[in-house]
Amino acid sequence: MEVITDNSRSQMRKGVLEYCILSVLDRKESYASSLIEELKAANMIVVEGTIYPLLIRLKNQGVLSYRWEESTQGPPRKYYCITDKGRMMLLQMDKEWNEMIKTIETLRK
Amino acid sequence: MEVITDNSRSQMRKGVLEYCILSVLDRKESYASSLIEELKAANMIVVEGTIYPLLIRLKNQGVLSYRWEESTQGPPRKYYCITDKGRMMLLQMDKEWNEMIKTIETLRK
DNA sequence: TTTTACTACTTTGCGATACAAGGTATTAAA
DNA sequence: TTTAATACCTTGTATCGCAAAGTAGTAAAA
Repeated sequence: MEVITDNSRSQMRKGVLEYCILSVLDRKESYASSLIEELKAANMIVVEGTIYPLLIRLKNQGVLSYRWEESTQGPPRKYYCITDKGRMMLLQMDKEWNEMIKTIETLRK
Repeated sequence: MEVITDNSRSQMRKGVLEYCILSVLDRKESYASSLIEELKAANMIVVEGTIYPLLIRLKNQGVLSYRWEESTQGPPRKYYCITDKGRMMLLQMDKEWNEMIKTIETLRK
């Protein structure tokens, strides 16, 4: 996993947003505006200016792919779905996240 | 807690380092080089170029204070300790952290 | 038919963080 | 007096999250 091994720890520090997005997309594909709503429902606020560049970044890394789909109302949507590489990354992130929780528990006893 | 209310959520996303540092200093005062070692022992790698500006920032926010102390071997040390304001911030961070864990659990079910 | 409203995707510029790398200064031992 | 060890500090760079503004497709109202 050269995508994540080197800097996954520092990435995790900077934000769990990637982790959240991959988690949602691991269950079902979605498009940006919908993703924003799903994350908001889970109490993780994210705005357009954050999520669009992030989705593009993840797509360029090969952890996401997308396809256009017509909408019955409004412009076409870019549906993102997780790739095999993305699923592997997600498993790695699970590990990192659980380690982070343990680290905090250790420090905050 | 005007220090954190506005952007604590986004801060938490960016890094749990502040949380870790306050957690350590909540148990006992410490100086930068020692803090780095304590954090490393808990699996949270941090380097000088990160921690010095961060400690100064926290001190300027009034959540930490420091005093100089002579060392038996080497130059004097800047011992940081948490303030009342810092302890309140730490309690708020506990809350944010626990909410973050719940959020992730929700998304990653 | 033109305007308005809504939805959706994109880009730009800013502030803040983490870090690599290099610098300053004190103490003690070789 | 040079070297090693310890400790604090600063500079420059990359990247993230976000506010704000822009582009564009669709449909309903005027």
